[in-house]
Amino acid sequence: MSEKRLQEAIVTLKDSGVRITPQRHAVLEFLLNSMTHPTADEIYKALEGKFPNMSVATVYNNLRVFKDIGLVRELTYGDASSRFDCNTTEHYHVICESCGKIVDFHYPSLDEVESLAEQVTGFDVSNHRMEVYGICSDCQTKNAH
Amino acid sequence: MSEKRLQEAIVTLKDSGVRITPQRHAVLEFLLNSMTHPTADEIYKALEGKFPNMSVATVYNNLRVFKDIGLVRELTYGDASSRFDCNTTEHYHVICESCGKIVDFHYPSLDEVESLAEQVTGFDVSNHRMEVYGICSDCQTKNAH
DNA sequence: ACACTAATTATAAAGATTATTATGTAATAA
DNA sequence: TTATTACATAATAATCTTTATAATTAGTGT
Repeated sequence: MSEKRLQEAIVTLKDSGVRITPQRHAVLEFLLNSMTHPTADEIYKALEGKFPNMSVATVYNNLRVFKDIGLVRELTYGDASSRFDCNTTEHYHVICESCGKIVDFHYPSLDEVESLAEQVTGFDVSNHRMEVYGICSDCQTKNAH
Repeated sequence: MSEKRLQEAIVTLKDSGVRITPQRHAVLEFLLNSMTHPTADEIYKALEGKFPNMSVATVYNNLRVFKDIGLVRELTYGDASSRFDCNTTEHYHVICESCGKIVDFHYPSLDEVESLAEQVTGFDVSNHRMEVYGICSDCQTKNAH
């Protein structure tokens, strides 16, 4: 299933004049197959075996390329490193304050918030982001002890 | 008007057993008087004249103290440093993607989002955050040239 | 004023990300 | 096919924000 998305992503890249290198392909594939939202370092570590010579900078470079083209989104949170999300359909995130897990959840887009903000502030609004914070069920049971 | 808030904040600090040092007082006062949401470095630079010997660590230490007590909130955004907000009443932020300016705006709290997320994901939800992104009116006129 | 404890300073260290530079590789044109 | 050009990579250094450490200084209650 994600095979199809991979092919589509590669077409998108090629149309943008981006070369498909082995490393680039691997980073993209890993991102598309991962249901979690990995950090750059997690991607780096995961591909270390297949590409022992790969540099961290390469991961960052490729993530930037994907981001510029719109294939992935960068999620930035407080004290930790950025996470990368290849699910470009509209959705929000629920984040566990205990273990850092990120779970997708769907909710009708908050368009009215955007238009209100536009009226009140005079901004030309382009998008918004929202996250819900809490404790995931795993950590709830763990903490019960 | 912010004089009153400053006094209240100092009382809150004392009640928590926190000493009021000159540096601490200055950081707090600067935060309460600033309508922008300064970064730790901006606070540091602003107080450099008055406290030539002050260390950056002191700013961070004090911000952490204020945060732990609930006097300020830490706002963390993408590629830049954290910003600190002493307005603890419920409100959201509109952020300029061009100059980084942050403007407060009020909107009824999205409680239903929280409860839906709770049902769908099994999380024990505690709070949420939302920001709207766009171009502020200043930058709109600038870019018109 | 004294003693106790916390706060400050200065510095080092950590961690994430970006910049640099030289080398390598893929695409294109002659 | 070869030369040329532009883009990618790797390795490393540098930067930037934030935290940790250790020694010194300074508030606060008695």
